[in-house]
Amino acid sequence: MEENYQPQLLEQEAQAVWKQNKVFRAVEDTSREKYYCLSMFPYPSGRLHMGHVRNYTIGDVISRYQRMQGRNVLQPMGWDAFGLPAENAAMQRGIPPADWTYDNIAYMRDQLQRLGFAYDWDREIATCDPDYYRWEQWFFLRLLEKGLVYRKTSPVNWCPHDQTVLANEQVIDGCCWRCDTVVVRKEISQWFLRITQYAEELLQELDHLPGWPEQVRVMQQNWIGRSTGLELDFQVEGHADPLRVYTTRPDTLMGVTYLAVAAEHPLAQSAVALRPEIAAFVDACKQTQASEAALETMEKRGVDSGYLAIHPLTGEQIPVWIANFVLMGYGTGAVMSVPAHDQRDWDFARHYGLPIRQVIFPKDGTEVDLVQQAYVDKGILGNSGQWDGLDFTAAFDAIATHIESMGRGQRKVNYRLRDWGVSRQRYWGTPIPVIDCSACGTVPVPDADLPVMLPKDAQLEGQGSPLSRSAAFLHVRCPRCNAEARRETDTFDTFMESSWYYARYTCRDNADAMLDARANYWLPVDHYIGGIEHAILHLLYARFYHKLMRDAGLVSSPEPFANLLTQGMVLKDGSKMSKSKGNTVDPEALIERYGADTVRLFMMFAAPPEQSLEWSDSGVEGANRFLRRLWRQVFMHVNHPGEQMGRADFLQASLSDSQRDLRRQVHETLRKVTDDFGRRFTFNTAIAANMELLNALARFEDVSPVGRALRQEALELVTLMLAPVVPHIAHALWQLLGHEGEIVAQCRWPEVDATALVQDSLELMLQVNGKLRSKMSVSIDAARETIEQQALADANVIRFLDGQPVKRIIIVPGKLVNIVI
RNA sequence: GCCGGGAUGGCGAAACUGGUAGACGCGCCAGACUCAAAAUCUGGUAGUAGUGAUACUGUGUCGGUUCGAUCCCGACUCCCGGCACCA
Repeated sequence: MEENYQPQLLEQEAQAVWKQNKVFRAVEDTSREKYYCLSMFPYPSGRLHMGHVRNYTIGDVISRYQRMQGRNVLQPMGWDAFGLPAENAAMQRGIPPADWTYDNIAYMRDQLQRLGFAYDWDREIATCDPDYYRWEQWFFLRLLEKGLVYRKTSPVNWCPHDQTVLANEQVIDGCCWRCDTVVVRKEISQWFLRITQYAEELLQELDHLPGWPEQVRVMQQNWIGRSTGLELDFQVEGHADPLRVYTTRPDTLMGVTYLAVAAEHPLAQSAVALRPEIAAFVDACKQTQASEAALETMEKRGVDSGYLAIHPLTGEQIPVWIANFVLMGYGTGAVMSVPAHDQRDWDFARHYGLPIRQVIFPKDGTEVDLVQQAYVDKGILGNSGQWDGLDFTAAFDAIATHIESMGRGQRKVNYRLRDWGVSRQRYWGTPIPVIDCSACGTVPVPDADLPVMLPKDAQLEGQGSPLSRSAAFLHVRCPRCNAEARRETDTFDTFMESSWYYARYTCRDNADAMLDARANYWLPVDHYIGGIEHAILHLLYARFYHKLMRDAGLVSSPEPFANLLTQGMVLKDGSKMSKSKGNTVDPEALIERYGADTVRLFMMFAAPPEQSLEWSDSGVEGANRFLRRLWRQVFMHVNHPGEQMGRADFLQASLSDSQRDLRRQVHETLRKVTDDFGRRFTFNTAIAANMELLNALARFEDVSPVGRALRQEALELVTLMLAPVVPHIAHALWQLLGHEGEIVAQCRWPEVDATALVQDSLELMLQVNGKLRSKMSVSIDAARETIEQQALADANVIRFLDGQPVKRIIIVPGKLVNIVI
């Protein structure tokens, strides 16, 4: 072994040993406790960035720690390989998307391997592999059979110049990113998954995920957006159908002064037929909804439809307006407006001179000024006839019951969550496995014909979906009637692939089924690690998919991820590292310069995993310095001239004070690090504790046989404790410390020796009136009286008591004495 | 606007259950080694006053609870993340 730390050499050696011995291959074994640790798989964009390195180091540390704890660990890796960048690269550089993607995968796989991550590479997945997406197609057809998918027309961003659909990120300031033409809204037929059917379960189950960050659960809750209200009908004069509205405030029903419907509402359409002059307004509303962002700044505007509705309780005539703030996609697309008690209704009423009628009054009897703004708090009813005096809950109940008994409506729970549109008018994705036949309609591709392969010859540029330009793909015989038919030419949203990949890792070699019994051995994922940016969409879709798979009998667990760790961003100069800001640091250059262990160590030391991490070049230097120091200490220890290697049997000998202190610190460090890795996931403090220990060890100059035995034990424990974070140097140090032929990655995590922790005296803080004034040492079993006497005898304490009478003495065992005067 | 999280030395951070504020690292200062530099090693490093022991101040701001508050409570300021016409 070399005297100086040479990471390049020893990292290669360690990786070769792991590979040769298949150390990280996961094999199902029901006799052992499993641990499935998963990091979110990357999009193969070309090279790893620092965010990847951080994410995967966290996952690797947890995996390696759990392996040392004796668990049967699965840690797989794969590629979220479909997506738009591959198509863009293809168009810009003339490389087929598949070639570009697989080249990137090869490069990034090599980068991951050089970082020494303990993956079972035998389970690697690329979602663009037909062996993967065939099961996605197969499962989609099962959902189709169950009625959990359906087709409906839905708007897309359309560039009239390029005659193509644009993804949201291809729309820049409302214009096409390539030709700068103003993007318009176009309705086309698309596939949807009925996630709303699972809204309630997805919401309820959040309460059973204690291992998820509160923040993520709240975000999902808000996204699902459950509300309880009342749906009720208003008769409309001169119109056959009643107008159904949804409200969460039935208690304000007597304060309704107008109704408002969306521009797309059937009643608005009828109004246009009767009154052509409002057509312009209605069309304008429909147009402006193309971009969601425009809604923010849009003023509340509307037009009187001319219809009059009848209030179901008072029989009063109420105007019906068409308003741009009413959404067709939520509730019934129509609302009852109570300007006195809803700020949005108030704004609208003020603008158009509509009446404002107060029906809710503050509980404390204070006056409300409705000239300034609406009164939106819940209160006591007034001006409401038989309901006067009721509070919100009683009024809600009484009025809802009344409307229900009249047969004019019923209580209704609504969700903000919408069904999941999965059609994309793109090439580089999973083909949707259906065929359109002019005679039979939509026909599923028979299972035997799966996978529907993505053709290699598609022209990416041109009109409509790229797949519609591949004649060989498009034209097909109808599986039912054998007539000429056309394939569906859209592909799936790439969130589809990432919604079930965690399950496929458990059995990716199964060519006959999507999942098998192995899925239930490994699932749920014990720890899932990834960016907070996936808090809503990916994590919600994956939870939904898991429930779909459960209901199809493919998995038995209700949820896919038992624990979730959302890692913070990697920042430089206070802002997120990104190509556009030009503040990125290339991990590869650092690995070449310092080795993988230094990069891993810095990442884990600089901040706790959930916090953002401020990049620091000198911090990386510091991490490297620590590893060099560690290396040298072990080297000096094992090459100490003229002394035999210390061995554990010396530990039984009675120890001097300094020897006992050192050994106590060693085992206290082990206790702390075990807790930091296993429970707290605060790797930074675990590393800091090892640094402290190494500092103490450097000061420990005892070269007696016992001293050397203690140093041997300490260095072995430091090596084991750091092995999850810096596995390569740990591998080499373990050999150096006399464990030739052993692989430290396969060693068991050490046990704390409780006898080493025993102390016979400890230091107590002495406070007077809560201020620290002195310290004293007392024996561990000192009686309260002894402690009090000793404290009162302390010179500095006497000075601050200043002869005044002692009121109270508070003793916190093992910590401090506070004398109150 | 609503929801969630945060604010601690020159910097990244620590203090886990209300009990020594600033562990550990970076940076900086001084010293050792060296012809010199780098590397390495040793010591110092919240602020103010003092040669010093030490004292006072100090965890975004103001107030409260407590023997004792970075931690709990109330009000506020700023920063970050998410959602946003959801009836």
